Amino acid sequence: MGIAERREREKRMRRQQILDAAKRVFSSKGFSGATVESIAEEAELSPATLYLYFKNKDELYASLNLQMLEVLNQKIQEVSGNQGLAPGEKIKALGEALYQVYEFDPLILINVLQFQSSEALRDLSSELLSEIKEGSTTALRGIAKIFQQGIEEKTFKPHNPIALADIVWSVFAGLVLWEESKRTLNPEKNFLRPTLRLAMEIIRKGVELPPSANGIPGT
Amino acid sequence: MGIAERREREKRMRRQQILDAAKRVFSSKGFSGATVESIAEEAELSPATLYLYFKNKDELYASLNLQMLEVLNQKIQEVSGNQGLAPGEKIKALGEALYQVYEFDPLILINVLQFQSSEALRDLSSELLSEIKEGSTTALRGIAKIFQQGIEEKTFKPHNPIALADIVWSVFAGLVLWEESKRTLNPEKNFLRPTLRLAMEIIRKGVELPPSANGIPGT
Amino acid sequence: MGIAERREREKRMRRQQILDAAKRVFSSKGFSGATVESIAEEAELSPATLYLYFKNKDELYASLNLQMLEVLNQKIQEVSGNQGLAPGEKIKALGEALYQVYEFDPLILINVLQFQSSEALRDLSSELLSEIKEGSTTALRGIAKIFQQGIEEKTFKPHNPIALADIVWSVFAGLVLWEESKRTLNPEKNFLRPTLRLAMEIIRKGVELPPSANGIPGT
Amino acid sequence: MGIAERREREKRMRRQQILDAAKRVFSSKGFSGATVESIAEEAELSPATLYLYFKNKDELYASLNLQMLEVLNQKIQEVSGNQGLAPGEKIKALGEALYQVYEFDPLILINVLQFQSSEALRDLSSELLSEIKEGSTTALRGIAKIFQQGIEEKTFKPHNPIALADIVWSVFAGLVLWEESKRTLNPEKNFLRPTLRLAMEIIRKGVELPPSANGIPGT
DNA sequence: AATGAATGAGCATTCATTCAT
DNA sequence: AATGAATGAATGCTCATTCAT
Repeated sequence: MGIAERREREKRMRRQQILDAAKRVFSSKGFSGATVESIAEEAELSPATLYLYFKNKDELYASLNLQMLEVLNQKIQEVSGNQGLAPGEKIKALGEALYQVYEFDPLILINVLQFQSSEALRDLSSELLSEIKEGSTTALRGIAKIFQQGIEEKTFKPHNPIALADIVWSVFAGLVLWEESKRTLNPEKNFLRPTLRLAMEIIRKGVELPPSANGIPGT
Repeated sequence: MGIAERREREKRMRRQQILDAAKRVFSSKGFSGATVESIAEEAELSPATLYLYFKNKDELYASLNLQMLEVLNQKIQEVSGNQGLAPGEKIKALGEALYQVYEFDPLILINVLQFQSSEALRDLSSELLSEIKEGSTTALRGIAKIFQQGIEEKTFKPHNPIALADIVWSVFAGLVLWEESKRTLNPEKNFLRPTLRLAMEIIRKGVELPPSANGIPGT
Repeated sequence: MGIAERREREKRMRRQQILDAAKRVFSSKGFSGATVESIAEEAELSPATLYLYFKNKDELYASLNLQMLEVLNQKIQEVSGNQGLAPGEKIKALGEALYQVYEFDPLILINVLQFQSSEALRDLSSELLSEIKEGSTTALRGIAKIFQQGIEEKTFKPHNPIALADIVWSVFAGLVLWEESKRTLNPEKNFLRPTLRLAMEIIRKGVELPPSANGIPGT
Repeated sequence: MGIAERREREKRMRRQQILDAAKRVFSSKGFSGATVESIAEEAELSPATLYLYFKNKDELYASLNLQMLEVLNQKIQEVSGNQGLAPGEKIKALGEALYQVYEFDPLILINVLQFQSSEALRDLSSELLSEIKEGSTTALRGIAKIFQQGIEEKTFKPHNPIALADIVWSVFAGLVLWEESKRTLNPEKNFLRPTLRLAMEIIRKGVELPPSANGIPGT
């Protein structure tokens, strides 16, 4: 009975071993630059073995994506669920959290963001697609919850929280990709952190209601 | 001399003819889906001829990119230079202008944004690269100028205008790509327009100084 | 001793179980379309297990072939040994018998005939090869015996009986494959049965001696 | 104006050059044994070039098939249209003609016959498929015409001429493949020629009406 | 200027087969 | 006896790019 368990564990480890190798290779060569063979080599396995664990190259990439989404969601949940912070402070903390995700593995995040907006998405098996969809939705909901809370507490203007989450997510993704692009066009120092911080600050200010002493709400 | 001129004009026309074909093909098939042959076919030319006008597929794509940047810059300039608008109104108008660029040719804009954040950028000839850089810089500067003006007029908080421009650009690119991605994951109605509008409104609110009754500035 | 026997019996059953599965899979997918894995799946066994019973895919296929040959030989023997029929009638009955073999499992017969005339034959182990050879020889001899009998009875012309058997066999195989091919090129109704019947009739007429002038009638 | 012609001619030569190489390679290695690369090598071209002239491996093989069908049809026409022969003699001559086709290039004929009865047929482009179909039909019709003539002349029994042609073709194909198979199982001297001759003789006898002195027809 | 023709260099994927357990 | 896991070895096909004409 321990045998089955061990088998199971080993299988999971193999899978992770492949994902790790894929992460390294995709990071350095991009999706199309990375050949299945090169990933297999990095994983010290044969290409055929990869196909025992992943249906094809796209799905391997998508699985990586999924893992990143999980990390992201965890971070978002941490912020969102932090009882000690006011909504306004959570917005700020969210910015820091997102930055940490970036800093943890910039290249793979970039790849993931590129993947999310690429043609490859179309050919995924519906199973994986719905998992990714679910992960994305969870992330969005987590962010939206922060705004929701602020709105309920009457410290934020009553905008659609999902739309606000879309904006936060977009500005994050946009800045990451833009930084990457800028770096290619014109290598310079990391501008992401301060800009992201500024963006979150502006968003916070933009949604906060002025502390109206007399109860008359702003626009 | 007239001959040389005609030659020159014809050459430019040929070039444009190819770019137009490329735009159509890239739009419908994406970068990797579009083969040089298919573009040539669309342009009613032979593949070899394309190489007389563009060094390779990447540079053809990049040139398309440049054209789009020009359209963009023009739009931005229009808004930025519109004397009749206050900075706060310009922010709003900028959002509309960006949306118009999207609406004019969504697919090619998406492609361009994807290209901007892709690996392909790396292998461009330095000449094109610097042209694109210049176009991007111009766009950024145009946006930044709006903020600059607001800051000088003391209606905007004194943030770094370039950083603000980065944020505007990022939120725009992010939303466009995110909309595209959302549509793949979960086809639904166009959410870009209202969300972009909201984003610009929030940014405006976020950077505007509160109308201080007594001249004492806020934070 | 009983144990060894049981073992033996079980082993034979397993083998047959695999052969049955293989028959189904080869029938529906053809030789190259059928993967070892798909056969194993059909047999509810692992691919590795198949290799305990058959040296490789070719030999598995060849064994199927052998079984078909056995069925065929039995049918031929029945006709050939039927004391109540005159040689001329046996030719006719042979045609019916061959058709029955076809009708019993057309697809597998087609596969077998294709296999018999394929490159795969070359790589068989000599043991199986000689078994197949023996089966074929037996079939041929069975058919030849009918002609032999007619010749001895002076109702058939004195042709080489083996050559006649080759002809019968070839026309059968040829018609079956040709029907299959015709069906692909131009789907139409089953023409095999009447044509095979006609072929056998013609062959019979072709080898029969004319009823000799001395009043002893032919069939 | 001569240029276009020369181009055309060169193109046809290239095509033939590839077909010739393919013939050699398919002959010696069979369809699946022959790789596109090996054919290209034999033709002293790159694999990619083959694809300029043939859509894929199947169609290259099919084109070979077509050429063989043409040769065959020509031979059949010669016999069929030979005014100096009586139908009975034509049957005999047809046997010799078919044998000549075999002798001209046994291996490729075998391949073609195998191809005709293989799974590959299914995936052909409809254009080629219909060409092959047409070639086959022509061959069949040519053979049938001989029988038709005999029937009209009242020297042959009134069987369906197409069915008779099917039989002739099948016995030919069957014998060729059977000889090949026999040779694999048991290398021996060429038995095809005498057996084919015998088969044709038997068929002739089988369809000929007995020279009824009194006009009373046989069965 | 234009192109027909050719190709080098890749690459994802399949599958029969093996072997430690 | 049975198999889960692994893989070596292939291979058909694509496509950006070149170059003689």
